[in-house]
Amino acid sequence: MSTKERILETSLLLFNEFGTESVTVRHIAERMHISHGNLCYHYPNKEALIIALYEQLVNQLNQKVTHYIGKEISIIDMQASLIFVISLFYKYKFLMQNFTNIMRIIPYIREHYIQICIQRKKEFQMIHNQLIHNNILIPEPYKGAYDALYIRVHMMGDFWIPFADIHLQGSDNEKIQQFVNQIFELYFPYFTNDTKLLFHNLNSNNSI
Amino acid sequence: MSTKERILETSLLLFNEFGTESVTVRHIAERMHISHGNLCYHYPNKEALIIALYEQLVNQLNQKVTHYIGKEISIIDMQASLIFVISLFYKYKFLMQNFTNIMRIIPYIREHYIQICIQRKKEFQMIHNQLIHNNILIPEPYKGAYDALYIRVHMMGDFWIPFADIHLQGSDNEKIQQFVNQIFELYFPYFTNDTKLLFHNLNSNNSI
DNA sequence: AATAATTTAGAACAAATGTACTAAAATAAA
DNA sequence: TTTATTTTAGTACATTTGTTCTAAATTATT
Repeated sequence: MSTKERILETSLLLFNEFGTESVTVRHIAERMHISHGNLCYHYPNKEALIIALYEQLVNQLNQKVTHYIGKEISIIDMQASLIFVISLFYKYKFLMQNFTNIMRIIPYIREHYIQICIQRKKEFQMIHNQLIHNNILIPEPYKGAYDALYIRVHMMGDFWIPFADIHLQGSDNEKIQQFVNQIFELYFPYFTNDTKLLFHNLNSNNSI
Repeated sequence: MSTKERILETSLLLFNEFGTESVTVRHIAERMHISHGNLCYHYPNKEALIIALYEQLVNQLNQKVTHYIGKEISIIDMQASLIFVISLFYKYKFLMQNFTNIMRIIPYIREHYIQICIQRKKEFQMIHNQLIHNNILIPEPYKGAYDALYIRVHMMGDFWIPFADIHLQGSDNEKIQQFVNQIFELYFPYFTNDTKLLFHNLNSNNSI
């Protein structure tokens, strides 16, 4: 593995453990047993490291999204996709923990993230429409209901990790499972009766 | 107003505008046209300022909570109380924006906040029980349903401000209104039919 | 093998920041 | 009015951090 790759790897490790504020380029270099001059040769500063890690995450997310495009989506798919996304978020935990700060400090990430969100919202609208069409979700009970639902889902996605870190116990995997359950609880009132039944059977199998 | 009070006031202003990381004791002193030596005479460092402001917020919250203790709570009360709390959170916006960081950096706040949350959870459980008893909420549909609901409400409360800041437009007041709506949407599936009707009438009056 | 390019270590410097200290000024108490 | 206390301004110092630079070492190329 190249020095450049090792730098990112070590940065991710330290950022996740101690947060971006406490960790400096010198700490990272020290941990790797290289000089910080060397580190700055590859990445001029901490900001560059954060951006590089952010781009890693975004790339991995995009691969998954394009994978789903145009396909029919079931409840099982949704569940798998939720687990994939939240697991990835856990891998880049520090980004989620410091999200608002990073957004404020690094304009590139702020603008890029806002762009991504616009796109993500459209994708969700498409998925919702498809699920309504396939009788998995009920038609919109009032205008804007699914937009409001999406806000809740979106919030849960972005802030679950810092919340769980503070308030919940157990392993990361248990927290991921709880996250998936919570998202489904958000969707539950919008499930058709058939879906509710299906979902109920699914859950009673899983829980034992 | 004493210097000590003016310091807190100015700190709050600058923290809210630029975030706790960017603002230093020197900036605050400069803005107030006093020496930073003077500022450090009253509050030795930035951490002390953050703690003092945190305590201001907690005190104001506690006053409201004790106000409600032992009383019967209606939907209207809930709405009023939600608006009060979220408005207070908006006043101390910087605390909510940097929450996870502040929790990590300042042990006093971390431990104190965790204590508060235990208490807050119990209060909510009592309120839920009362609302079930008064036929406003349905009985728990499955074991842990209201605990899970409370997690969603809690998350929404703690992270609405950073979320709205990034993704929503409009004035703070509009965002506060949206917050209240979102919380009620979380509760809606647990309303009794009577409450749903009442809630519906309430909303159709408000919206015009 | 000789040369060029890349990578690395380490030093050096500037700026920012927290903290402590001193002496003057203002205020309160006697 | 005198004395004590509190408040204020300003300075000074250590530490941290980002950033740049140089020269040595390593690797790749010819």
